[in-house]
Amino acid sequence: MNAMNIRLDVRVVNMEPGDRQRDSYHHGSLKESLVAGARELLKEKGPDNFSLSELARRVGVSTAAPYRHFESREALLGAVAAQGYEELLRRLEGVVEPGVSPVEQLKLFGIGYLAFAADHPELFQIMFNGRYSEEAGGPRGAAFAPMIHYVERAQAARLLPTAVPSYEVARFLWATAHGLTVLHLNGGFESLGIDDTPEGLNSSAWDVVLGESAAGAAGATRER
Amino acid sequence: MNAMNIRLDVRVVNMEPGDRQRDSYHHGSLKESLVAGARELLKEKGPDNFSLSELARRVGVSTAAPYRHFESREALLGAVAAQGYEELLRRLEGVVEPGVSPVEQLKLFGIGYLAFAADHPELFQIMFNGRYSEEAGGPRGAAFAPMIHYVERAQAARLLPTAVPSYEVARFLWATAHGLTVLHLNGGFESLGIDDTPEGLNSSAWDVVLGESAAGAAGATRER
DNA sequence: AGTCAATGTGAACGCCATGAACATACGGCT
DNA sequence: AGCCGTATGTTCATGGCGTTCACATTGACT
Repeated sequence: MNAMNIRLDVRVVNMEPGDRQRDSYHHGSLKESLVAGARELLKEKGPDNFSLSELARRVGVSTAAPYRHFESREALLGAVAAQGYEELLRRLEGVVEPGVSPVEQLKLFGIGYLAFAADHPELFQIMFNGRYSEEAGGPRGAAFAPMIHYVERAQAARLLPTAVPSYEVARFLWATAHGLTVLHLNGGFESLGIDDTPEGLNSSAWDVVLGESAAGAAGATRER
Repeated sequence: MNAMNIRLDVRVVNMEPGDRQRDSYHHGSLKESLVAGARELLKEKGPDNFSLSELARRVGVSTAAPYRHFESREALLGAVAAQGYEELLRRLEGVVEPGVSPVEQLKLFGIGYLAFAADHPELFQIMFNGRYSEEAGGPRGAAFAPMIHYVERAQAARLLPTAVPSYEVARFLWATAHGLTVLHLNGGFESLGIDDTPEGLNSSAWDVVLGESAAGAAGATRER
């Protein structure tokens, strides 16, 4: 009878960059504002040069205030990472197209993965710098399970090699998506004079394993 | 007549961790000691928690001394990254085996890539955090060129799909190696209950694209 | 011997992360 | 309605950091 009117008041989420004001002594939704502000600040300054003090200043509270909601600066960034994992997961869920072949679906996962990172580089860098494996575990597994599912469907349809266990193929595909994404974000392809747009990267990269070679292997073993 | 007896005195390179002493007012080889010490410190503390002051303390000079050799802390880390690129390049060169098939050679590159990162994680993280693209450009291209070469040889021998340009296949292979490596270093596979050793990762991951499917395609088209 | 440039020192500045003591106000209880 | 505990925010302080500047030392070349 007492834990009944808990309310998640998120009215500060959609604020313009200017309105850092506050009417009362208390902020009202500091925790959410901090995470949201951290994402903005990360986008502006990058993962280094991110300062908790500056964040507090922007949100309009004292530098000590964040410590009422997060144990440390790292914990704050961990919360940002957790939010990133959820959004990535939603993104990958949103890219599922029921009618499509399992191989095509796997391609869509890869493209969605890179697209997410391109849309939210600040999140991606925080998520995968190796410091927030706790926050990662759950959503990572949640994103991995469906990949295994589609790999198995593709293997059953002889569209992918069957000599390698499904989870290893899935791991491999995930690593490829991740590698393409990381190198793209870091500008690893620019210096090579190669098409570095997400479209260019995706257009043929996946054909190497999912299209061309798989089709080739399928051509040899498709019927029976 | 005046730039003739320049000497690179590197006697401090092979010092034991204890002997941070110095006989004279001048250090003698501060620049090299700083880079070497930075690598040690990075290995101990990680890329964050790396402190230029602490490095100076360890090397036995004042906190201002490094600024005689590097413009900033970032420049120092850039030098570390540059050293890492050279070592990675040497490692990949060392993994070339003349008699082997081009596909096998490409596998060796991938395995060497991951092995290098596993041996020098502190270097790898510094190299690929996206901040030192300048230092990266040269060696990156230097490592990329031979990959293209072997891809072309493999394509000529019908061991890899030919519908995709060689540089795109090479880029894809590199991304795969990089993705496997990054996820391995960040513990991305641990939470999935998957074999996360370098051997386990390499054993079958490469077979997906280079072994299984390529062999399958080759089986269909190898002779003529 | 003398001088210049390279290299190292010490002190100082401002920023940062974090902790402690104190202030405010919201929400449940009477 | 009024009280009060606790969540939330503030102020002040501490220690570390990166960086700069004026000064000290020294090796190299004339």
